[in-house]
Amino acid sequence: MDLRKIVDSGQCFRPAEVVPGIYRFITGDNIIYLKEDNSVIEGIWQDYFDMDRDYAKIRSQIPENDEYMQAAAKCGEGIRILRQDPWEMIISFIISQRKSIPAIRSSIEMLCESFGEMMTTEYETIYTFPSAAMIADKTLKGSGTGNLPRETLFEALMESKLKDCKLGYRLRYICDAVCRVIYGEIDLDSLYNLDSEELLLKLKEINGVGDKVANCIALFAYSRCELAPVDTWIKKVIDGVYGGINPFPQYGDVAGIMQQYIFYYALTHKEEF
DNA sequence: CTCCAGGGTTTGC
DNA sequence: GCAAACCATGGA
Repeated sequence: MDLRKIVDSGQCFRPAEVVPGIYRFITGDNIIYLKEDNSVIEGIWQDYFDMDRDYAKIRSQIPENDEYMQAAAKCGEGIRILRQDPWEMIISFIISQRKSIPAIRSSIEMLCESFGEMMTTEYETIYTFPSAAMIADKTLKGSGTGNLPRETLFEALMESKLKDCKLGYRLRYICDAVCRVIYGEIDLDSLYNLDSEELLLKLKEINGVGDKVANCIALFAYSRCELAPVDTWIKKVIDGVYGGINPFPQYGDVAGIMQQYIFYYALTHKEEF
């Protein structure tokens, strides 16, 4: 496992190197600080870091004729597909559209500081990623959603501190997502039971969630590793390297892992484009 | 100042 | 159906 590569691999936005050589990961109200030479990963983090999957074996099964994939996988050795929180992935990847990665991180941290729960550790003060209920409660200043009409909550959210999170035109998408969860129009826990096709359709009901964002949520939260989100970087590779033919479907149930290797490879070899 | 960012929705043909 | 216009705003 290579923590530096995972932090830089574009699948997560909050994990970071807090002091040289020490990396912080956070999910829900769980925080862990790891050194590069970590050895013990226990409890919920076993699942989070996808420890039960044999990535070396997966890399060894890449066909020899796919030289670009071979190179990308070698470069990305140590990357894992994190099993992250569905709500956090929905909000994070809605924010991600047409934003640079530093700008995405900045917006997400502002959202956490405004609506999350403060936690102090030996390294830092950090805020949890707020649930939909926490965002609604703080917006309504504790008066509760009760039998509040959806439209009223939506308008209140549009005027809340969310306005200060640099969300731009995505603000109304975030407000829609909060409303969907609060009013039970989507149940994120029950989505684990859907097959991938149904999962993508359900996710795309959310305003501002299209094909790419839905695929990212399905891959990074619901661990649908057969899905390979196609973004601008992947598109550049498909067109520039693979002659316009998407190479990922042939990788079957590990296509999403290959996508992550390619994404990291493209990001760290920008000069080749 | 200009350009572009891990896209999605709306509009026009 | 498909391509093009439009979207807000931080970084570079």
